[in-house]
Amino acid sequence: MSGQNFSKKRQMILDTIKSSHTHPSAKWVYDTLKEQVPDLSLGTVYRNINLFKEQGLVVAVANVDGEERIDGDTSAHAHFVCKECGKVFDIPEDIITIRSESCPMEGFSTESAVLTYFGKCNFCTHNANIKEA
Amino acid sequence: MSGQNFSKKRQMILDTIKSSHTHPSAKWVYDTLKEQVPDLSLGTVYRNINLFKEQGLVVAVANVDGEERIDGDTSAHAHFVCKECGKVFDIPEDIITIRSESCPMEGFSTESAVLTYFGKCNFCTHNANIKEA
DNA sequence: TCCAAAATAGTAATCATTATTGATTTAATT
DNA sequence: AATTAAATCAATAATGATTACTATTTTGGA
Repeated sequence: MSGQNFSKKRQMILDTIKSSHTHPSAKWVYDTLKEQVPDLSLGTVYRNINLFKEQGLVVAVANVDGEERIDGDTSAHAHFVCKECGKVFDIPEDIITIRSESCPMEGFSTESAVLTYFGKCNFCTHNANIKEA
Repeated sequence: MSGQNFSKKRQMILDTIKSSHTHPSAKWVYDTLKEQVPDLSLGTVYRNINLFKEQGLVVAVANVDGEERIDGDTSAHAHFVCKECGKVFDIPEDIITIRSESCPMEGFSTESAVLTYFGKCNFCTHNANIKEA
């Protein structure tokens, strides 16, 4: 009908990102979709993720072990990256928010802001305690 | 005298980082020092930067065009990354600060926090206006 | 159905970062 | 100054994420 629909694969890539709560890497999206779509190409995933980023449908939230991790939830919220297990956690906005959505420096125009904490998550902290006990 | 001094090259790498206000990449540090130290190796720069990060002497503040950018100023402050020219700017702490230094989620232990804005810097904004005029 | 443009698969290339290894430097001790 | 073990390094190769390329396929409209 209208010309603005995404191609089948493009839509599936976006859906996979939006429905995942894992803050996936391109590779994860590829591996996950590959089961349903055996002829999917990794390059296609990268190309579409870059497109989604330009269109603001997806944001890059962190770089973990050399892999970029993205989020299909573009609402303003912070993240926690566990250096132990590599998981990325959402930090609910009612717990912590970015103080200002735009940088107040004169003449600078802000498009996005990223607030990320690094450390050890509750699970990995707990595991470490067990090992030491 | 004491055993805790850095080797000559290690110290020079740290000095180059600390005295630069460019939020340099490993490659920039290498290219800059290479003039004074012709037998410097890029691997040595990477190895020492990783060491400095572990020791908390240096922090990774952003990934620009696939290159990690570091800061020798480890005091808590935010950064602005210009998507146009790739420069990384310090945002003075009296203008904006991270709301909370540690993530308040239960059981999570925070080691560091990074707040980064992305957009167009004043110089690039100005240049764009000139071109359009 | 037919066509032109957009999108894709598959593969090769790029490029930042890390690993390896043998030589050199350091630091502490005689 | 000489000795020696450990730390450090240069040079190079390897790794791995991302991008580029090209021939083929899909898409959406006439």
